[in-house]
Amino acid sequence: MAQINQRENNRAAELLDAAAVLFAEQGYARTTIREVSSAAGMGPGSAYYHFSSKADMLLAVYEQGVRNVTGEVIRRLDGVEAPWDRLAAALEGHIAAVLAPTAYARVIVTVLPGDVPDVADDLRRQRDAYELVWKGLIGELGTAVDGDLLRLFLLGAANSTQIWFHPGTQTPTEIAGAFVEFLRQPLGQS
Amino acid sequence: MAQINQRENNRAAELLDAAAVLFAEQGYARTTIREVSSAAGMGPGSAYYHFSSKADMLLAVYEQGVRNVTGEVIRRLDGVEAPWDRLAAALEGHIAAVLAPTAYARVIVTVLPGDVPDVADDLRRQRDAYELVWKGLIGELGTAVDGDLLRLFLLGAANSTQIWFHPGTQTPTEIAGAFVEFLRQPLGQS
DNA sequence: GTCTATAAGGCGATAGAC
DNA sequence: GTCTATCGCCTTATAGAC
Repeated sequence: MAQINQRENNRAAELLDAAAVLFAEQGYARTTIREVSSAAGMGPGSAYYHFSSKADMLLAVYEQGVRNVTGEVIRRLDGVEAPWDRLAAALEGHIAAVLAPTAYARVIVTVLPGDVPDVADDLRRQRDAYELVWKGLIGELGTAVDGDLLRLFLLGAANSTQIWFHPGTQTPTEIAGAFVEFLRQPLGQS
Repeated sequence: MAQINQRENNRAAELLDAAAVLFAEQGYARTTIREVSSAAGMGPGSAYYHFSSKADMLLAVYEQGVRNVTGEVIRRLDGVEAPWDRLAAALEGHIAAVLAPTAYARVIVTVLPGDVPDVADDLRRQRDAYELVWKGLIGELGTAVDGDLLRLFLLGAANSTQIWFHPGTQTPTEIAGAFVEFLRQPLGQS
């Protein structure tokens, strides 16, 4: 789904790469099909051979973004057993995926379902599928606190890194480690 | 600044109220001057008597939003002395301002400076001024952790409430209380 | 101060040549 | 598969009547 044409030797991939970067940097509304096509080295109308509409293009980017961030997270969970270590590893994967300059996952944070009413339900379904991974991770912790609230708290903070992060200061790993420590150790009682 | 005409008995206020709601719900790009004017009971062109441009209207909403959220926070700090109690009170004010259905402060979260390049610097300056309050509150805690990271962590999570909050489940006060407890008490070591 | 009408430009999407 | 040209629509913003 999303793509209308999947034959080989076409340049749908270049279009998607360009769209991912532009959607992430400018948002959906301010990005034009003309920009995406031009960034992929094509004429203004050619994108419509590969995608039936602008929303369809976003859908394809979103699907790839969810695949990427899920992959990053799962990959880092391999062999890690202690629940808090697993949480830290997953958060590292999430933040890395969400900050990588060329990554599709950035779009999941930048473009919210409400921004594109036409396909809002589809986008929401993709986000929900990914959040299941996090429901599991939080559940493993066995804390007494509200797990849903803790998950939303942590992912909200993690996604906000995209707004203020500047390469060269901290690394995604350092940020993820600090965030988990904020939760794990008591910061004070006064 | 921002408004071009401040004489009394005009209806700039109605326009701003309508703009705040629409910008918060639809974002800047998808909201049209026609919608705002119509929501304020005016014809399509009449908004330009009060504001010189769409960006100028956003600027005025932003200014009011920063005033509102700052006011909510300061008001709740009155008489509270213990640093962690002050943090909890401030967070309650922030989240309440950011979730109130008709509040200007919602726009500060919904519309990011990068969304409107024309006035991005101005918007950023207003956000930075507000963050100074939080730098102070975090500093009062006297924790050993990175204060900037803790502030961004907490405000990132607080702002994300606007994405998932549904009235009727939790109250802003409950959410703020839970968030502060996540930081204050250790959640586990396993 | 608000109205209606319209100018000027950009957008998504399509058509048909190659 | 990609090109160029263009349709039709919607936008911000302006002009001039009232």
